[in-house]
Amino acid sequence: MVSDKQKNILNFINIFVEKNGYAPSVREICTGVGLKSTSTVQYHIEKLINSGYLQKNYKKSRALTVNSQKPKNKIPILGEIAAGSLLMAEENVIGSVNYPHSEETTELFALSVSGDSMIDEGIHEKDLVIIDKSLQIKNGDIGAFLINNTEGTIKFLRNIEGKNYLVPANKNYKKIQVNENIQPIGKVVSLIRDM
Amino acid sequence: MVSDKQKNILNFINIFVEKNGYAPSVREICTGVGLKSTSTVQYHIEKLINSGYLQKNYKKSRALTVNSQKPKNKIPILGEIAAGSLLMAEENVIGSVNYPHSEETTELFALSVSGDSMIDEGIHEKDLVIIDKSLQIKNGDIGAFLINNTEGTIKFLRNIEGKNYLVPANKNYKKIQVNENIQPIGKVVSLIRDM
DNA sequence: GTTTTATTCGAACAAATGTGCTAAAATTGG
DNA sequence: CCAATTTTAGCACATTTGTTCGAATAAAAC
Repeated sequence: MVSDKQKNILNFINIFVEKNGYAPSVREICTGVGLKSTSTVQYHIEKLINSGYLQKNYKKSRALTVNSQKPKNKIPILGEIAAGSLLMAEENVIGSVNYPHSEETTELFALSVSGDSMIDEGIHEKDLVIIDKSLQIKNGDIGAFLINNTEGTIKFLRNIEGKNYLVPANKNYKKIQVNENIQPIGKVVSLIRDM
Repeated sequence: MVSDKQKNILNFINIFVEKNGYAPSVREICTGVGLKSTSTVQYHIEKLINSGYLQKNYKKSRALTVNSQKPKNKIPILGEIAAGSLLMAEENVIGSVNYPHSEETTELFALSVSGDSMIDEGIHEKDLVIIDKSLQIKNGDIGAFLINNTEGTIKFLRNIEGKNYLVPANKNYKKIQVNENIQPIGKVVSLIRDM
């Protein structure tokens, strides 16, 4: 869809913006990528815009903006146990945390840990766990689960003799067999603790 | 140093950039802040530059850049136990991690945890701890210490009967009395674990 | 080989934009 | 009130910059 020259130009713009804080002019792109005509650059820019890589503002100088593939780091923090369900509804979002991730995985959110059922795994109350809703929880993983559509919890998922259990990391708690009242939310991929 | 109008202009530029992805022209600032002369804006811009709030590129359009007060999130990760000392020398930096912090505290760095001496506190091997060198380690805090100028370690600092000890969170290890071979690096302020 | 498409160039134009200058108005300090 | 300083305005000018048009060249398709 986009030729090498166009990728070249896009790359040049990206580097230029990174370095200077503002976009290059058409003529700066010219010399930057080794073209002699402004209209040639114009031609490629239009292609890049049609392909969705760039945006432009008619007749305004240096008004190019790159549709960033950059990771957006802000992900929402949901209430520790959102009533009803852990939907990412506005009213359940209690904050946001910076966490690096690529754009493909927009299925991340953070959950504040309540209780000490995972204490032996070093997951404490008030810790923030990052959950990827797009990742399936496999045997041995730590995952976030929703019980009875009301209670959110973090547990190991373990397959014992063909049956799935939510297994806490705390001897004072018992494992729970997975049933229809337990639905997986996503895999816990990271943990953040502020002290 | 800067007048209200100048703050007004700076603010307008910030919002404009945030919204459009590129800086406003002098005339756009004019109408944006309610001034009728470009030279007036020019006048204020120069003030802002002299005060260090802005940067400009001579004769280039929309080439204003705001000297961002925004937090920079990248902080260096040092090797788990950097030989010699935990100086933030280039050669010791093995990566970087995104971590939100304000610009005042540039004394942050991350350290990969080795060993299990803090396992009972839920600090595991391979965890990343964020250390603030500007924060003094007080009694009861978890801090990073440098032993014999060679070994870095994470421990509780506890004052017992008037003497300071590095106290591990693991029964298999003994506490160490603080002596001249132990120097504090900084307070552990956060923990990040990727799974 | 011929046609089609993609790419490049050159030049000229109009608009956008930064700049410089002078002077008036507003504000401040005494 | 007067002087000094700050702020604002208006206008003209030179450059920068985006845009347009036509044509030449290169590459790809047939």
